[in-house]
Amino acid sequence: MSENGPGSAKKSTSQRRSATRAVTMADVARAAGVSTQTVSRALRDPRSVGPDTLDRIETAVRETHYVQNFAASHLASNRSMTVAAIIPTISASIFADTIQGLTDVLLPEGYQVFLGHTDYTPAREEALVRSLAGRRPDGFFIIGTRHTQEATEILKRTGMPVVESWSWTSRPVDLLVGFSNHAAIMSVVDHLVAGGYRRLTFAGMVRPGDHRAKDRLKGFIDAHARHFPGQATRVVTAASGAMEMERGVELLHRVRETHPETDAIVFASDVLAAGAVLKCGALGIRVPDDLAITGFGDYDIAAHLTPALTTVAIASRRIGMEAARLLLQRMHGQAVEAKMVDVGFELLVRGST
Amino acid sequence: MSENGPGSAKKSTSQRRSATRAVTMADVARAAGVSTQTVSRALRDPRSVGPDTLDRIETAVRETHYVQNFAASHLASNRSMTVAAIIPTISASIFADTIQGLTDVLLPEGYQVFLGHTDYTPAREEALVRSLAGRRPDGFFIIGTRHTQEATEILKRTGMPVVESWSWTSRPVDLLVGFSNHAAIMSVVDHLVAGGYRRLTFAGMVRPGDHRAKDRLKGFIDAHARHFPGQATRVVTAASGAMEMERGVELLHRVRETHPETDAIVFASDVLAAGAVLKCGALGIRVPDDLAITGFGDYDIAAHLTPALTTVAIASRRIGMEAARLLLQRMHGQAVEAKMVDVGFELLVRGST
DNA sequence: CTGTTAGCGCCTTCAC
DNA sequence: GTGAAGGCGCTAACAG
Repeated sequence: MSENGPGSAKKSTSQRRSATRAVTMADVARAAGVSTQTVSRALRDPRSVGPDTLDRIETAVRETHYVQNFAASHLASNRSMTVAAIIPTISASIFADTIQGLTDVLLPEGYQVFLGHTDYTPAREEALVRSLAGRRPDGFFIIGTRHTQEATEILKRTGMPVVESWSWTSRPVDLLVGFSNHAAIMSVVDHLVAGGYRRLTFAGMVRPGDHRAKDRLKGFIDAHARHFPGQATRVVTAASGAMEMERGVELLHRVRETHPETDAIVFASDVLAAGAVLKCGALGIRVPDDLAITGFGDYDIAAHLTPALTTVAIASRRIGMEAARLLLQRMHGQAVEAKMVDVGFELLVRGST
Repeated sequence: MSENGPGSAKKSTSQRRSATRAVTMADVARAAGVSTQTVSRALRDPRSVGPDTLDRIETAVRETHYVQNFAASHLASNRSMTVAAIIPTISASIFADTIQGLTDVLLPEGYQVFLGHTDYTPAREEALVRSLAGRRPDGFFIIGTRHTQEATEILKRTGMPVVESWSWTSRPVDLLVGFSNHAAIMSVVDHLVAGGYRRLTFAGMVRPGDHRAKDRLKGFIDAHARHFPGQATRVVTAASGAMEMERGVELLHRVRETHPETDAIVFASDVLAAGAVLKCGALGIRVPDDLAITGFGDYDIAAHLTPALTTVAIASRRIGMEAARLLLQRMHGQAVEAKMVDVGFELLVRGST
């Protein structure tokens, strides 16, 4: 963006334009001896122009090193060929798989992805939605189904397809690809109770803006109340800090201090559970004999621990792919197969219970 | 501007425009009783207009639910306020931290990030570069320093700031934030040799397009040759498959079959090393007595294994943040502090060696 | 199959 | 501090 002109720096038409004025479609058209319209057509659909014309245009593009300006294209056609994606966090997160799935499907179709993260902060999510809406994406992908009123308002008003995900609700903004975190944890509790465990404790990170975590906690509380009516619920949570194995170790210690009678810990994430299982190994606590442990997410590590971790598998990558498919259908003006897709979950019973 | 009445259902000028014609700056200007110019100024720098004017404009923005169109802004100003980021893969990768660092710095500055992944395929990288260049980002971030000639050509020609990363080279396209993978592995080998290990084997995934992995392998070979001149180098690699712990388990088995005399395995990634350490635990192989193991990356799990994993820590997140800072300096027209930033690495000696 | 015309919504320049 | 004019690069409509 340097304002000094490398080379001779033409004064150009009138506007500031940076140093070496960029090659435009008009340059290509001139070089090929056709109109810009024909170049435009050739670029979007090569078969829509004559073979020899196409040939001259392709040569001209190569010689001029022309790179199409999508901003102008966007403005003129009212289609940006972009999708905005908003996730809580990128680092070491299972959402990375979802984004991978999303881009795996969208990039080959010519769409590009704007990515932003909220750090589980509703205000930041709203700011992101507002900001990304200014890019006029053709579609919106977002983790979660709870947003600020203003964010929801913006999402609805734009009229573009919106996919919410990783949760379940009967009233999505538009489209939904998710599953019930509540039901998933209930299935874990059912499994533990069926296995003879009676003194269960929930342990997890429950950040204020993380409604998935809240749903899991609520799933535990509800299942516990059903199996052990009247009995107090054991819950240990952390509200801050990074989602790391160290948190799992800390939670393990807190459970053993606060609820020493615990015979099974239901962790809200495999990361935490893995930290706990590894720590148990180091401390000589026998899993599952002394203490059963369950996780959530079926991360890579779950199957490799000793004992292997009982957990709930979520089709993280598939969520992204399904979301992309729904968006594509809408963006192509087709009717969507279903407005709501439940990818479900799968309880994987392994050695830790 | 549009000459049609904004209130009544417009037959619109002529262009297709979707159903509910979007609110434009002209609508806001009309509502506030000022020119679009003033609205434009107020939006970019609130202090550049009178206090009462600002007030009327802000009210008008709120009432009309105006959302600025950045595509138009981009076209008129020749600044897109976007940065393009290209990484090999998003899933379960350490690059996620880098992207997090990048966006952590860029989003608050008003920049938005386009993300694409290449799956370690040069051709896909080139296609992505070409495609993203069409968005006219104000900056480019890319993992790696080796690209196809055409990709390099495009990156250079655009004239925008480009940060390459996660490797080291004396001749970057533009800017560089990285470290020497070669030197990092050499330090691992030096450490092992100093610890008395004599029969080292390298094990890793070395995909055709992954030059970081190749640098690590070369680092091993060079260090090995220095310490054990004339002696054959032991190397076991996998060229395909996902980077998962299971690969580490497989590599462990192959090392034990192919080079049973091995007393230390140098893994190219903590993911692989973790799989191997966990498997050793299950098989009763004592680490480090029977077999020493090292990793790369200092992933969360490294410190939690038993024994804890000796590895090389890379400031993954910091790479993203430094890159963002350099890009910002360039995009703001300032001189960069340094064109090349070596974030280094740190050998973390733990129980596995 | 190809060209002409008229903007898309905003910002830069230059007046006042 | 504010406004008027014109154009950024491309594409939707319509011819022909």
